[in-house]
Formats: sequence, C-alpha cells, structure tokens
Amino acid sequence: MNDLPAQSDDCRTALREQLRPELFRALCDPNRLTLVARFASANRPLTVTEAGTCCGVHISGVSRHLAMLREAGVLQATKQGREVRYELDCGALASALRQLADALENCRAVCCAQTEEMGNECCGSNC
Amino acid sequence: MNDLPAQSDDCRTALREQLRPELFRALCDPNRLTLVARFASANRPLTVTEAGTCCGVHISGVSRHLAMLREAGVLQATKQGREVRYELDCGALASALRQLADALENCRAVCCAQTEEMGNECCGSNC
DNA sequence: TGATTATTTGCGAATTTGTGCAAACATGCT
DNA sequence: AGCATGTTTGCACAAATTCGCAAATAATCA
Repeated sequence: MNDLPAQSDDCRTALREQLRPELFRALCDPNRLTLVARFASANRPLTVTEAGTCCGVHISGVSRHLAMLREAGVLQATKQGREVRYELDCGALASALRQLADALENCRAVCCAQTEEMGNECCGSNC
Repeated sequence: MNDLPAQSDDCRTALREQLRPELFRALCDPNRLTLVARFASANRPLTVTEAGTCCGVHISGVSRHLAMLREAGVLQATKQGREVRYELDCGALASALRQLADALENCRAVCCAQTEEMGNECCGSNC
C-alpha cells in the first residue's frame, strides 16, 4: 500500500500536519484575499468597518470573513471598546507557508533517498 | 483610501499576484490534500487509479480532483498510453509558497518603513 | 473487429458557501 | 435611562461544490 518503508513516516506526518484544510479554506475566497492584502499594506490594526471598505461586501459578511481568517490563524483580533481591531499575523502566516514548503521538499528528499537505497528507479523526472 | 503613498504600490501588487485564489481553492479540500500528500511521499508519477487508492472517492471524482490540482499548477500530467501519469510539481509549489511568504513580509517591511518616515505611530504590535 | 482497461464528462442529488437583511448584542456618550 | 455606533448572529436564498453513477472517449490487446 505504501511506496516506501516505515522510516519515511516522520516526514510524511510532518507534511500532513502542515496541510491544514482550514488555512487554505480561509484563503480561497477572493474577497478574503482582498482583505488579507489590505491588512498587509495597512500594516496596522484595522476595525471591521475599516477593513470592509476594500471589498464591496456587507459589513456582516466582512465580520464573518474576518472571523474565519482569525480562526485559521491568519489574523489576530483584540477588542477595544466597542470596536474590534484585526491585525495580520504576518509572521505566523509567512512561517506556516515556509514550513509547508520545507515539509514538501523534505518529504521528497527523504523518500527519494530511500527509493535509491532500495535500488529502484527514482522519483520520475523531478529527482 | 490608501494608508500609504504610491511608492509602496510595487510590493502591494507583488503581493496581490501571489495571492491566487485558484491555488488555495485547489488546496482547500481534504481529499485533494490527501492526494497531494500521497504524491509527495510516492515521489514518482502515479496514475489516476493509483492515486485514488488513498482517499475513498470514486475514480471519477479523483479524476476531477487531479485535474483541478493540475490547473492550479500543483500537479503535472503526462499521458502515457491509455493512462495519465500525474506528478507533484514540488519545486513549483514550494517556491510559490515561499514567494508568497516573502511578498507578505516584504510588504510589511516596506509599508512599515514608509509609515515611520511619515512620522506616524507604526504598525501596531507587529512592527 | 470486438473485448478490456483507464480516464473523462454529463447529470442529478446532497451539502456547503457567500451574501444581504434584520434583529440582537455590546459599548460609549449625553 | 435613552440614543448612537460597531459588531455579531439568525435566517433565507442563490450559487457553487462534491459526489456517485452511467455513458462517452481513448487506447491496448486478442
């Protein structure tokens, strides 16, 4: 069933942990991406109302979008008086993306080496 | 309407180009992520039927999932006889993720510097 | 040619998602 | 307290997504 022996389980489980559907789910909507871009260039906390000006969505929809981005770890929220300040968790998002990139390439490297050890033809054209 | 002067347009448009909804759309489904993980550890081209064994989805659904991943640039396909060999474009995916991470942090750095030049309080708690 | 295998496509059903509106909730102000 | 402002939540509805099945397409083999 598996293509490689058990030793490569580590890199595979590491990769699986990085492949969080919630993150991509949060980032797959055009309006939410517009919001993310807005936060990235605003470079300061924005209220729901402020953030909402960048996409033509009703404020209630903006509220839901921001909540989803927060739950995915993309944004951080702090309540200040009656308004909520959302802020891009730039470091967290960037490092999550880099960790996923690393996990992908590590998985390939490890599995590739093991395939060679086994004396098989290796990795198709990507090796 | 914008928070910063025109000089920061470069990093913002660069970020917008990296924020492709199609990529995240392709990666937001659990079954498609299972397929991606399968390709990453298989480390060689897989046919539609081979790939499909990892998720309990009908072969026609697998075919559609793989096509979507291919259109998003995650997989590459080559037809060989009557079967189609799909392969993870590991380098392309990893570099796309890293470029997005870079664009995010660059956008923050540039906009952050400009905000300071303008003498305003800078960037909230993330600066 | 006909039979078999691999993949894709059309279709309909079930589910999820994005949305606006109205109401509720929370906070601050007079 | 009453009123205004900012945000969230319930609800309904349209659009999109996922899925399995069956039929169509493509390629191999007898």
